Amino acid sequence: MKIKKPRGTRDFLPEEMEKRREIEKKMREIAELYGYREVQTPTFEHLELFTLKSGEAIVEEIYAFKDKSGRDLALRPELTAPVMRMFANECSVMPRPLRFYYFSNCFRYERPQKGRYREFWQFGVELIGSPSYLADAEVIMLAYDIMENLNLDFELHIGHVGLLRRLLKGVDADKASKIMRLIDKKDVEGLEDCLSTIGLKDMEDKIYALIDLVGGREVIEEARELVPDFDFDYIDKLCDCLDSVGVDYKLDFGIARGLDYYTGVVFEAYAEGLGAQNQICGGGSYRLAHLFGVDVPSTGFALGFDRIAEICELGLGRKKLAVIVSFKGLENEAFKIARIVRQSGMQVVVDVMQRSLKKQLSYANDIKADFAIIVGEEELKENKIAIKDLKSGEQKIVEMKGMIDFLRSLD
RNA sequence: GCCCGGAUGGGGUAGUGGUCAUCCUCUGGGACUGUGGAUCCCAGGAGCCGGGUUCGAAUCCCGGUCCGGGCCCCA
Repeated sequence: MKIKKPRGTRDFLPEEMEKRREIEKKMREIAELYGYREVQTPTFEHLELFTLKSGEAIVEEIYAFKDKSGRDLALRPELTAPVMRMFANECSVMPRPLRFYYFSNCFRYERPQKGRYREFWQFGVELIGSPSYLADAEVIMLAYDIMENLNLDFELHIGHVGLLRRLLKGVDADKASKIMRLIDKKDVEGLEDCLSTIGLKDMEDKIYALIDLVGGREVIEEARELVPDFDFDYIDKLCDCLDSVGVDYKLDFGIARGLDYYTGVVFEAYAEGLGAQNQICGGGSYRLAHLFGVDVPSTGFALGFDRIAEICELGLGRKKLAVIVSFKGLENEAFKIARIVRQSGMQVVVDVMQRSLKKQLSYANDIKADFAIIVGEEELKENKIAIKDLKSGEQKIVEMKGMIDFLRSLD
């Protein structure tokens, strides 16, 4: 019986891999242009790292296991907690702010569907150490730049969990957290039930009004009326900044991001063509490091790499590919010439099946080679080589010495 | 964990409770021994797994697995 891949995992064939690497390269380049530097954390961590951050319930949704010494471990379900753990462990005295980026696979034990896998990749950044709106602005700008550069058709929504928290300030933490989750899900029915059982009837209208506030900067005024004792200065300045650099966004005070550790600005980006899983980016400012003994304000985001790869249209710049076609007995010559051509940066494939000339050319055609370099006895005697342009079908015999220049002249 | 729909060579498919399972593509070889894309010929390779009904199951039934869509969840 054949062995299949585990549920929710994928194989990537060369074509797809090339595309993914291209996208990854763009993301890295842009993050590095902003001065972010790559970090990597272990594929598995102590389970406690994740339960500390998200509660015991998440054990159900992650790959958790015991190792041979009985340690409770888990495959990382995300990267913010590991990066903050790393920061607390070994970076807490480095000059601030710190700018980190990461690109790694993560694992979640969930029901797979379109855009959701059990092994998936996240590209993200964390800007650690600044409490200023400028930190939020930079991180949002960076996320925006990446998505723009990948020609994605997306909508960026920016909110602030402070407003909702202010409205809910009298409510005890458990219930507030539950309400935030319902808001995040846009579950109006559940919200109604929850609010009426808690006895927050009077607050309902305000909450509904607030989470419906989506639009341009004018919604700040409306929000001010709903939550008069909130300081909107921070949001104002952030908007000024983003406007001044041309970031296109919508304010959306209904973004709650379910999680307790987000403290201020939160943002998400959505794209079409992904079914139910349309979110391609999520982020915001948070406090998490205190769980590991260092209290420091941070802000960051993560991009859903697989979802982006699914909808991203990128023209790939491919290198030229040459195939060395050789006659029986000249295989060693073929390898020798291949090495020379490779030094010029061209991709070169050599026949390793000792097939007929015809088959070799046919194979060259199948793998979409640009040129065939034909190694024959007659030409070799005169220190020459035949080069065939597989697109036009033209063939020329050139001096071995001039081979590289000739190949370059062909395109 | 829940609901719906699927599963036939590597990929895409046809079909019927009853010989050796259809076709396309693909892969290898040949026609054609120093020149690709075309054509033709030969070869290779399959009914998800387990159970049940039946004289007989790829086909009908049940369970599981995996895939797709939706829910739950979404760090």
